Amino acid sequence: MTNLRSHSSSNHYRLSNHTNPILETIIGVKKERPASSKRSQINKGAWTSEEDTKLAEVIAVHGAKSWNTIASKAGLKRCGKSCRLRWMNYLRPDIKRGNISEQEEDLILRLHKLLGNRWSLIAGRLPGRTDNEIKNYWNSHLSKKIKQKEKQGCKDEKRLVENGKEELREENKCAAGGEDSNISFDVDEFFDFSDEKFEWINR
DNA sequence: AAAAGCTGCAACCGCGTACGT
DNA sequence: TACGTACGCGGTTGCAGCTTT
Repeated sequence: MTNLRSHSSSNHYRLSNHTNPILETIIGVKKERPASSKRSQINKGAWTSEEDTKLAEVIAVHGAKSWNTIASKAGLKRCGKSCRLRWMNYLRPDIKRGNISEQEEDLILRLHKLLGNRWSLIAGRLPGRTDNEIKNYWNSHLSKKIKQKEKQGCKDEKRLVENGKEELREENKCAAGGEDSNISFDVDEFFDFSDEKFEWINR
């Protein structure tokens, strides 16, 4: 795919401490970066703190809807789509960033087993978490964990077969299985689907 | 100390769906 | 009903920072 994003390294800023960027702007922690190329009508690439502030201000007044209108009202050379993404994944005040707890991780694993890559649905069950964050966390942490588990499971299985412990092997099959394995379980053991977010499942 | 390789994650794109006219 | 636009989602990319050699 042709990448249209800005490639300038100086154009990129990073936040490793996972704090609210608006707050960082206020307290002056956030690193600044030069504005994107003047050649382009629409800015792409990393957001500046200035852009963040403008966007937050406009959303505070007009609400988080009509993203193209918000983009133009804020005077940002960004498309509505980009503004929406920035708000949803980064600027929202109720957002929780980093430090995914064991309980959350466990919930993500269970939900993923149940729903697959339906990141927005999974995020819907984790207050303050975004689909993007969960997707990233899955791809960088959990998928590896699962692979390791699978590997370990295969080793265990081999050992058991070698030992001729067929009964144990059958029991462990499920535990060693991958995400695509046909695990049978009672959905109700996992979640309460009375929640309106899961209306479609109930249907 | 420097280079190479790896990791995490912000932000992009394309596509499907919802909504308005 | 048909069409255009906006929105939301999942997949993917690529850079900064970290780790290893």
